[in-house]
Amino acid sequence: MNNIFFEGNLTRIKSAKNFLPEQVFDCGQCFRFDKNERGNYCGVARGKFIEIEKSGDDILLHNCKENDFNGIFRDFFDLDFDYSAIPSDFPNDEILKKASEFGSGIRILHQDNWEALCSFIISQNNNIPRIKGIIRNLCERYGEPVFTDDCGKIHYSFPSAEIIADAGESAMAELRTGFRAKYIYDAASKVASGKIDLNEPYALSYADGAKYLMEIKGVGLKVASCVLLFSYRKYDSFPVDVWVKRILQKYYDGKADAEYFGRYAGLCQQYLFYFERCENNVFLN
DNA sequence: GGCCAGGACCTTA
DNA sequence: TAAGGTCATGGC
Repeated sequence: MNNIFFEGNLTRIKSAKNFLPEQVFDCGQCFRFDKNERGNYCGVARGKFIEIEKSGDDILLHNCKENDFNGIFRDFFDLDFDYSAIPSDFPNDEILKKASEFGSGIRILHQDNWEALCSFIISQNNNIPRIKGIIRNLCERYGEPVFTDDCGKIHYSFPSAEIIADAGESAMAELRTGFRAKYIYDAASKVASGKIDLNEPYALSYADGAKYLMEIKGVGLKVASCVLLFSYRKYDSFPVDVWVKRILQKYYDGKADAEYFGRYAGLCQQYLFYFERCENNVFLN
């Protein structure tokens, strides 16, 4: 990648391809980035605050020095992966072609393992605005302040598994997580104690990685698949939620599955998910 | 007031 | 193995 320029506290991605902030952050893969008063998305990833601006064909990463970019955000934004070449590997069908063109600015983030695990446990039988609210409260209550923006708003880190395990199940219930409180606590305990090693799934296949994560209470195939796709970058991971079920019924007569979509099934899934939600006027945030 | 949300678990047959 | 009920919460 030779289109990166460092200008002090700013990193410029010149003529960025396949990178639309609103698609990246509003396609349902992460819950911690919101638009600020300038219309730029901002949030904390891996303990570091960043603001993303689209400026013409360029993407500007504010508060991102060269070492931040090389240490975190190059990987976080999956910038070494050429998304334009992927659809040629997709099965050749009309809806997928349409959806992948519509969502061509989507990139799959490489989010922190624990944050993704915890977030998608919270996501179950829940809607996106409320998921974001719960996670915001969780971070404000148990995370560390990492950045104060020019509006005086404080941005917090995502609390570690140890901190959540120490806080206890009842503390999670106080955040209005409902029946998920015991699941969050079980995940935090297992990760904090080392019973679950979140580095493990990197070396495993999608199926084995899912099996491993499903040892945690409250983690089923859908949650595990989201974690493997959005934080382990397993592109063949294929999360099936209520939307994807509807999509498979509506456009594929219920006959398509992960195998049909192939080694980039997760990307297919994400393009279809985003497309169908926009078609139905579901506004995120 | 009932339905739904990026589900998982438990019981029943 | 499959189907159906249950679990908290809040927006609509």
